[in-house]
Amino acid sequence: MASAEPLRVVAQRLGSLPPPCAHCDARERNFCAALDPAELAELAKVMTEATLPPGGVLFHEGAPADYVMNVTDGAVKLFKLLGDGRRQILGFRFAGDFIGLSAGADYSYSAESLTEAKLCRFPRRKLDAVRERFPQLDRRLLSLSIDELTAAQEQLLLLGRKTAEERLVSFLILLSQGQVRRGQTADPVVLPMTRSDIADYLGLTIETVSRTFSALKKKGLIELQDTTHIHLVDRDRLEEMASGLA
Amino acid sequence: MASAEPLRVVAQRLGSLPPPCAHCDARERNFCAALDPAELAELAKVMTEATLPPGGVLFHEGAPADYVMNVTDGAVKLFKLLGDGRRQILGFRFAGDFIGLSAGADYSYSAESLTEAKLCRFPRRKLDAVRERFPQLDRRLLSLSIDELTAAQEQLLLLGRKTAEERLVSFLILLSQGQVRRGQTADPVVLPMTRSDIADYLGLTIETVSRTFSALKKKGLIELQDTTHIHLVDRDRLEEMASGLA
DNA sequence: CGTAACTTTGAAAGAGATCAACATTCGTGG
DNA sequence: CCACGAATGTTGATCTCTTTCAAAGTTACG
Repeated sequence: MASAEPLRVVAQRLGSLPPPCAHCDARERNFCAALDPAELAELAKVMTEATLPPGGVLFHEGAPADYVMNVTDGAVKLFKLLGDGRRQILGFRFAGDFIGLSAGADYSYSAESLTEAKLCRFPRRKLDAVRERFPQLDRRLLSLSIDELTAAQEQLLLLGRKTAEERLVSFLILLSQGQVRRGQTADPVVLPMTRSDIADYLGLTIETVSRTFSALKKKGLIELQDTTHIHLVDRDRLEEMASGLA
Repeated sequence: MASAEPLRVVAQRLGSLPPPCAHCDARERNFCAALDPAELAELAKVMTEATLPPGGVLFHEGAPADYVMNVTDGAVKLFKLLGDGRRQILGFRFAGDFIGLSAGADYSYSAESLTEAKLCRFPRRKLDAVRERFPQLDRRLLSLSIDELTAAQEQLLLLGRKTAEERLVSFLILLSQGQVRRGQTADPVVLPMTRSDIADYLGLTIETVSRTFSALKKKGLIELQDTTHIHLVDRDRLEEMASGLA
């Protein structure tokens, strides 16, 4: 099964990587970061780029998982549906994030773009071939997968045990941290998603999300510059609330 | 970083594996299944076995993640706590399941045994050394990690969007499937956990769990042989309910 | 067999959902 | 550039599912 090809072991796993994967800049959650230039060149050969309009479909739950992809620009939502249409958003993905690893042959959730989004797509079959030859890619994917699992578990805590207010505060802080990770400013939190998306991520209704924003504003904890830009006035207090300190 | 030692590539990745990892029989979710006997021997050298009484602590959230482990007998719960003590159970683990991979240096959740439980523990440092030399182990761990992530995402849907009745039904079916995976019978579903554990897994209170069991019984969908053995009377209807068909 | 822990059931209360109306934003085309 | 209509967001009133509070059964075990 595993090939016995000589491994090209390269220490430089970070550092800026030029042309090959130009649109895949070396973010933390970008799996390209595990590869040296020679390996990237291999991947670049099988990579295709795509731009989706807002609301565009990346793939549907149950479809053959033929591609994995990196978001290189914009924002994407991942979600699952129940039989009667109830929706749960599993998470949002931004520039630098990786999408599409699947346990079986099919995607286990759907993905749609929130804004206009740019993607690098890799045929799964081709990626598997590269993985055979560069085992450190599996290590990198494992690391990404564990990070994603850890985030999902944090969200289980949120959905199972937090109040509406705690959920919204946790969400704002999570987004703020994501902005910092991507090299943006922590503070005016930008919401590229609708209230409906926020509600379906937090297990609430749009009305409760809206009311909770208003309540936080009245308490002086946040300020809504406009619908999509939130200023966190008292971050310490908000962090405290998010961690469930009565 | 990665050693350039010659890899011993062995096709036989399944099949029964004798002594080395005797208590780790080759279940689907057992990472040992990725290894050939020679590799298993290496792991066996650094492995220690442990038996925990009911309610025993495997590790606490925030503690150094010095060990990964396989459950070889019994049942274990994984959970996170909020500042004021609210608890969310992330999942239950049974014989054959793997526990303890962590994104950072510390565990991101706590683990306690439900019943008396037997474990094989591997020092993480030693395991990392074995991973360096046998990259297919990373592939195996990646596969396990993706399975776990997929299960967590299904649970997000449950916690965010399902009713109490749908949650409990989904839980029973999940347990039933787990029993089948471990080679046990599908039908009398065995509940090694308390109502309190079930409630904290499903994002409910013990009273709601109890009332919902009673309601399902009254509807003739289940029968409680005793508190811990549930007979699924109308499995098709239950599956339908779990998938959220109005 | 008695006591503590767990489970079930009942009654009251509450957080968030639903139903409804109004406000605001945004895209489109006159 | 502004007007209009649709989509999105906010606020209010009411309802309901689940929680909370309370107490009675049941089980496990020393």
